[in-house]
Amino acid sequence: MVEVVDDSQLAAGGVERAAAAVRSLIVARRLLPGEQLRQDELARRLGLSRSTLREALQALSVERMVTYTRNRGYTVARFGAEEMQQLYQLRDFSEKLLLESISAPSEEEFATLVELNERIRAAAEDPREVVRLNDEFHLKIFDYSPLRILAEETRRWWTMSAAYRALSVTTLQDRSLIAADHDGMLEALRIGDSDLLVQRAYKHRHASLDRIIPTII
Amino acid sequence: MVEVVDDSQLAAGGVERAAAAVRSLIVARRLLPGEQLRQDELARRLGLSRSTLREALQALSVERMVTYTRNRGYTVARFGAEEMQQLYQLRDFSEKLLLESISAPSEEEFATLVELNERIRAAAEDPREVVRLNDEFHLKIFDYSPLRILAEETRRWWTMSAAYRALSVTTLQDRSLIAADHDGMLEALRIGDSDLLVQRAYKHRHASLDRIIPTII
DNA sequence: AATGCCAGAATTGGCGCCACTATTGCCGAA
DNA sequence: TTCGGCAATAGTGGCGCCAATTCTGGCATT
Repeated sequence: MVEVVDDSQLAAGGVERAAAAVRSLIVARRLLPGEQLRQDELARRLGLSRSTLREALQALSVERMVTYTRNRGYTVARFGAEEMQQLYQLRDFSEKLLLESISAPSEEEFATLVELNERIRAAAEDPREVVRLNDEFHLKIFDYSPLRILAEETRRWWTMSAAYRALSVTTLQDRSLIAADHDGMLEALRIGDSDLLVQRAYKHRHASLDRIIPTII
Repeated sequence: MVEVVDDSQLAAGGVERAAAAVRSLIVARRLLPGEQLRQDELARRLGLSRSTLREALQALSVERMVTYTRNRGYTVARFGAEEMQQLYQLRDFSEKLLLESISAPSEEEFATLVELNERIRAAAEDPREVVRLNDEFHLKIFDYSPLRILAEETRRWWTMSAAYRALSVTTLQDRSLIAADHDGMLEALRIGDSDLLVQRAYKHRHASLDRIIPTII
C-alpha cells in the first residue's frame, strides 16, 4: 500500500511541502515523540527524494519539531515536563503581548472565529478534528496581531506542543469545555476588554497544560 | 585566491559547520543585508558541496538570518525600522525573563564576565573586536538562565540584528560607553538586584537600538 | 549463562548531475 | 531613441549514487 500524504494544504515547493507534511504527521501523532525518522522510508512515503526531505528535516530541527544527532539522524522531538512548562511559560508572555496588541477585529474576522468555534463544538466526538480546528482557531488569532515576528515565533511554540496536546484532548472527557473557554475569549475580544481576554486565554492555556503534564512519561 | 573560512569554532558536522560559517560571514558584514547568495560560489568559498550548503541555508532561513524566495534562492535577511523595533521589543520581554531567572552567578562566572568587559574596553579602537566580545558577553549571560528554550530563542533574536549592530558600533564615537553600561549591569548582577539589572539592561539595549535605527535605509 | 567481539546489514553524510525556471542582453519594430 | 519580445545564460530544484558510520545478530570465550 503506497501511502500518499494528504496534499490538501500543499501548494507547491518541495521543501516547504515536505516540512509541512512531516510536521502534520507529528501533530497528528502518526509519528510519535522519540520515534526514529528513517530518511529513506519517510522520503518514499512522502513521494520525494531523500535530499529534499533532508532539507525539510533540517528546518524542522531548527523549529525544534525534531531532534538531530550527528550520524544518527533525526527523531521526533520529545519534551519532558520541565521543558513543557517552559514552553507554556513562553506562551504566557508572548500571547499576552500578542493579544494586547490586537485592535478590535473586523466583523468578518470575528464571524470567522465564531464559526470556527461552533465547528469545534459540533466536532466534540471527533478528537482529531477538534484539535485541528482548535489549532486553526488560535493561530488565526495570533495572525491578527501586527507583531509579525512574535506571532510567527508563537505559532512555532504552539506547534511544538501540538502532538502532546492532541493526546491530552483525546482522553479529555468533556470536550465541550474547550469551546466554552473560547466563547469567553470571544466575548472579551468583542467588547474589546484586553485584560479580560488575556486573563481568560491564560486560564484556557493552563487548563491545557494541566491536562498535558500527567501524560508525559 | 582560495578563501577558507575561519574554522576556529568549527568542531565538525558539515551542515552545522556551514551554517555557522555563513552566519559568521553575515554577522561580520562580509555578506551584506539584501545580498544574493549564489549557492555555487558560496559553496566553493566554504569548501563544501552545494547540497550541504543548501541544508544550512534552509536552517538559516528558519532562523531568519536569510530570506528565501522560491526559484530565486536566498538573500541575506534585511530588516526595516519597524521589524528592528519589533525585534528589540521581543528582546525587552525575553531578556527581562532571562535576567530575572538568573540566580547569583558563581565567582568564576562573574570573573569571566568582568574580564570579558575589560577586553571590550581595551579593544575600543577595534570595532570588529568590540562587537565580537560584546556578543560573547551578552550571550554568556543568557546561558546562565535555567530557561533553556528561551535562552536559545533569545540568542537567535540577538544574532538576527548582529549585522546591523556591527555597523552602528563602527560609527559610534565613544565606544567606551558600551563597557561602562556593562559595568553597571555587572554591579547589579553582583549585588543580586534583579530589578536594577533588568532596568540597566533595558537602557543599554535601547541605546543600541537608537544607534541602529538611523542606519537603516 | 553472560559478556565481549566481529562481520554483515542498514542508515546516514556528502557530492555531482541534469532538468527547469528566472535573468540578461540583444535585436527589431514602433 | 525607447520599448517589447526572444534567445542565450546563469542559477536554482530535485534526484540518485557512493563512502563512512552506526546498528545488529551470531559466535567464541570466560
